[in-house]
Amino acid sequence: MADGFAETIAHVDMDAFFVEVERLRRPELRGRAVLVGGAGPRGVVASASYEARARGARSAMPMAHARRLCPHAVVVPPDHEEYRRLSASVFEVFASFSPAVEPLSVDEAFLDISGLRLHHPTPGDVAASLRAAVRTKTGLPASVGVATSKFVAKLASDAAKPDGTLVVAAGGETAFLHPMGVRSLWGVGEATHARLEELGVRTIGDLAALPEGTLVRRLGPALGAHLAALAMAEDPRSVESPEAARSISVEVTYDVDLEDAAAIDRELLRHADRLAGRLRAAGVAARTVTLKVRWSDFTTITRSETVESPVDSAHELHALGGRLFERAGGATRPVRLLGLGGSGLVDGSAPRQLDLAGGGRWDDVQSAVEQVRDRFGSSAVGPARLASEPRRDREGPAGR
DNA sequence: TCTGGGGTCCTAGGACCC
DNA sequence: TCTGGGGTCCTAGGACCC
Repeated sequence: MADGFAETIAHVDMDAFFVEVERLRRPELRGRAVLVGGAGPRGVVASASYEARARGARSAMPMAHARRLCPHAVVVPPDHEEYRRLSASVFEVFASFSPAVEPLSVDEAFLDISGLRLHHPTPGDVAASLRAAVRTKTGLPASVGVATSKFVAKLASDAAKPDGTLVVAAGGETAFLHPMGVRSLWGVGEATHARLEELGVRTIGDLAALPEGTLVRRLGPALGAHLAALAMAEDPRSVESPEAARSISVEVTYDVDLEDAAAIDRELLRHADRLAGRLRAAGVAARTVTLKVRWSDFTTITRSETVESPVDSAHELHALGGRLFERAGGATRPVRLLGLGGSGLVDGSAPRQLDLAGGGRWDDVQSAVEQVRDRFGSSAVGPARLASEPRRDREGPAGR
């Protein structure tokens, strides 16, 4: 092709992002095994350095297990605010390369690089420039995969890690995919992997050889058809700009299970207060409120309620949360986790019905609270009942 | 080894309406 | 009369991703 290249989708993935951000401000962590994650008794690994991965540590692994594998690792509590700050810099670099950037998380994105055909001789050249620009601006390493479709580009960046580039040439997709294990496909987790194994499917090539009907019967219409297409390297999805969030939620796992009703209610109030703040910050209100409870035996349930008039105040969210908790059985068993979320999000500035039971002016109270927080910080004002009570979740200087 | 927190999407059943 | 089909909304649970 005289005027450029056919591989027009890049997937950029930061290498061990949280760990590398910590190394920017703590250079002594370079070359060492580092585990970023919760340091409490129920913490898990959010990001492991490659030195730690070499000893078997992985993200999502219980921290206690990872520490046993790497006794000399430095454990660092996560600082999400700092990660968001660096993420913004990284995305500024992406935006300087392409107008079409689709974020997947704080540390990865798809870029449509078709417009760069005229300025770069090869997709590999684009990828190299991208990685160099990210490194120059932020000091952070990234890996880049380039291909004709999104999911091949994503698998390519994975294969390129760490700090590398991989271009899968047009026409070479199935040769690249078919030897790989099915588990590397997007949408194949533990449960689907087990089902596929029962069908004798181990590699993506095995999957491609299976009739689509078999997959649909076994995995359902959506997943079955999706995986059948991916196995043949068919993925027509284009790079899209991000849509508005569909749900917003907060949840906390307690170091020690909550047992008494008063403590649980206080935590529900804290959740309601945080959730209200985030809904307001996003300029939305929720039609559906969902309570999540994980009991001490790890069984997890949800109870939800859809209301006529969308809610975004701590007062209303707390009242709903309390009702839902009663519906879940109340304080009869120790509680390991409490979560509260809003979905069915609508424009928060849209006119809403007043709560005639007397809560109608809570909107005004909430607005005043937020103004104070804007000026004096988030801990400046809050529900009185939270002021003097001890916090039940983890404390620490580097907490979120 | 005893399992975080923030999300997305899918499935399935029941209510309700035409 | 004991029997419909489809669409939409709600609820609950689960798989999956980073």
